[in-house]
Amino acid sequence: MHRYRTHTCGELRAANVGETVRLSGWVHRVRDHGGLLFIDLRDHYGMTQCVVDPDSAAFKLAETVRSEWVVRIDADVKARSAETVNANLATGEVEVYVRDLEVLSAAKELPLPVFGEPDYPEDVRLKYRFLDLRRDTLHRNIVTRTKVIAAMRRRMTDAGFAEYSTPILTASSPEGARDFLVPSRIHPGKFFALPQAPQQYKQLLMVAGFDRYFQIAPCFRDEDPRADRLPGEFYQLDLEMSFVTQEDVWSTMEPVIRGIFEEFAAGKPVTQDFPRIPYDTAIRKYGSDKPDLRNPIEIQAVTEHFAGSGFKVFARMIEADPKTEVWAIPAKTGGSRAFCDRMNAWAQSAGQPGLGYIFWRQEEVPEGKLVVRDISQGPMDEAGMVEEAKRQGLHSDLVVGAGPLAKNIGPERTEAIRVQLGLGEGDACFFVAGDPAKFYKFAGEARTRVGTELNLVDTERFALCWIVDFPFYEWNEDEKRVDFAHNPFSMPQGGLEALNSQDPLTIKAFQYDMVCNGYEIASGSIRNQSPDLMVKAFELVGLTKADVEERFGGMYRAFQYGAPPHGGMAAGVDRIIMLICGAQNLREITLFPMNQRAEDLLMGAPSEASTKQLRELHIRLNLPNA
RNA sequence: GGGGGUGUAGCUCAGUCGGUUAGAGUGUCGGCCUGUCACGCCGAAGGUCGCGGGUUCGAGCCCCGUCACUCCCGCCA
Repeated sequence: MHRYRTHTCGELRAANVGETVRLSGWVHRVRDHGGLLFIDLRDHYGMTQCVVDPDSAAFKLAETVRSEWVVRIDADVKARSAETVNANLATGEVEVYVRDLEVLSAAKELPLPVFGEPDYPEDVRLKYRFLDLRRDTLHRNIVTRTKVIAAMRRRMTDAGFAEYSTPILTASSPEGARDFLVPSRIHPGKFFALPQAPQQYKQLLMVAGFDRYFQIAPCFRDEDPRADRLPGEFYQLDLEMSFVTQEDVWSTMEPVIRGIFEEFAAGKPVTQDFPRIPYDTAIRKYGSDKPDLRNPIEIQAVTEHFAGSGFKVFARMIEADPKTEVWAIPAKTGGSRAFCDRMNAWAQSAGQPGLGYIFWRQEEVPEGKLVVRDISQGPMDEAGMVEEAKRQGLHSDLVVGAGPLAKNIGPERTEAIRVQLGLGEGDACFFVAGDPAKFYKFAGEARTRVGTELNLVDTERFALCWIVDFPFYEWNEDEKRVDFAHNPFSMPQGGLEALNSQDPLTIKAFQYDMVCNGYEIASGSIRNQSPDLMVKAFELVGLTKADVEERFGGMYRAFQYGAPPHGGMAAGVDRIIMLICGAQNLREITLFPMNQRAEDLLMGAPSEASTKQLRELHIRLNLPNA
């Protein structure tokens, strides 16, 4: 018999009844009935109920075991009686009668219970990550993560891609994030940088003629974390292809990503044909370049209904600035004053002056004017009052707009808005006005909030799309100059001609994102592999040919020796897994994450370096004053 | 760098208007219990109310500072 086990804790079935087995695992929970003792024994594979009765030689020892002790048992497999079968357990048809028990490792009182799934403080969970990882949800998430990554490799390989490893110790790259630096011992005063992404390497692979590269690539960025952004390091499904247009990238990757979602979505519907939404359209319809398409709300411009209207705040803005637009966020079923006021209060808490609204309802019975003659029938209900009011010509079946805004612009304009948006009784609509470039983000947040609060969002599906035609440049307000909107690697639409003749801010890039349920899950582009085009593109942001040579180094050189047109993208592995697992937080799908302050509380990283280490690296500390 | 939230028993939390000895569940320890699967019953131990200062006759509660955790903004293609 094997030293530790003949079966796993998730393995035994009715067919094993009669066998003598050896199991090892963690004590999940003990139920001590005095004369009879139950131990739920758990390992990676599952759980088995162990029974110890007082006749067993192991009984005395069994009474002492506690949660999370590691034990080995020898036991006889017996069928459970019909009443005691546990349908919630894969092994629930059987139980094992313990004849021998060995404590392999006892456990101190736990700082973090493994049993149950309540919320525990992040710092305790991270410090005792090995306990946290035993807990069912996290354990399963990690297993799912591993399977998703395996599926990515399989699907990419099937699509003709090959995985190439690229260096971890590399040079600082011209991408926007702060680099992690590693000092060089051999070259005093010089530093390696950890790659923010293998961007330049994968492009060099294309120049080197490899075609169809992919990698589950670790990426390092020294930026502050968010719930959907891990501090320090994260993984991308990184890929690059030669001799392709952006259509080729989309048609290659759409089935891969869709397939992964379908494989792990547990029956939730997944978008079949990803809509391709131009960036400008996404901003206007959803107020975001990563719209949650599960939310049915589409924003519409209603500027003309407010131009010259009695709502002076908007009317004056429209008159004063031709860029002014009024956007309407329709809110089906949101037609109550309570909801509209709640949205208004939210807008104010978000730093906005307020959120104008109209809501539509049945015309009200005018107070005081209605004369109810026949009171012999007792008090009249509301419907009865409406009937009576209609009879007296005081009421119609009209749906009318309510709220201060509706009063200001009058019934005709209110009705025109209602018709344009297709709203009816019980619906509402919110309005934001100004320069869309400045308020679109807020409009998008309002859209999300309305959709969420009114339960208009179908949370039980994965809604994917491409956002395409991103702007190549954007206006940098701080430095009063044109800047690259995404990265300098992408190809401007229209090529050299566009760079020479067009207003830079109107140039689009062959640059695209993939979006799922409101999260950007991938980003890519067709690259600019022409040295002349690169120099010109950099000139427009105020950089010289020398800057290009310095910042791109090897890649700029490579492009002068026969570079194939190429493009690709990188998908956020962590975010995709988070969506698949339904986790609210990247730490729920990551084995050993760092905390919000980029510390590893389990391993104690970062830590101080010894004087000897620093001396070897020719580094002297210059610490901030305490 | 800025803003919000949280911090009370090993863990999850309650604690009223500032007023007696700070409570509950769970875990731990002890006792009882032969069919539980969140077993049940009885009992006990367990507290720097994050830390420091202040106001007050009196502070878990109010004020100031500070630390930790977290969420957001900046930042991040």
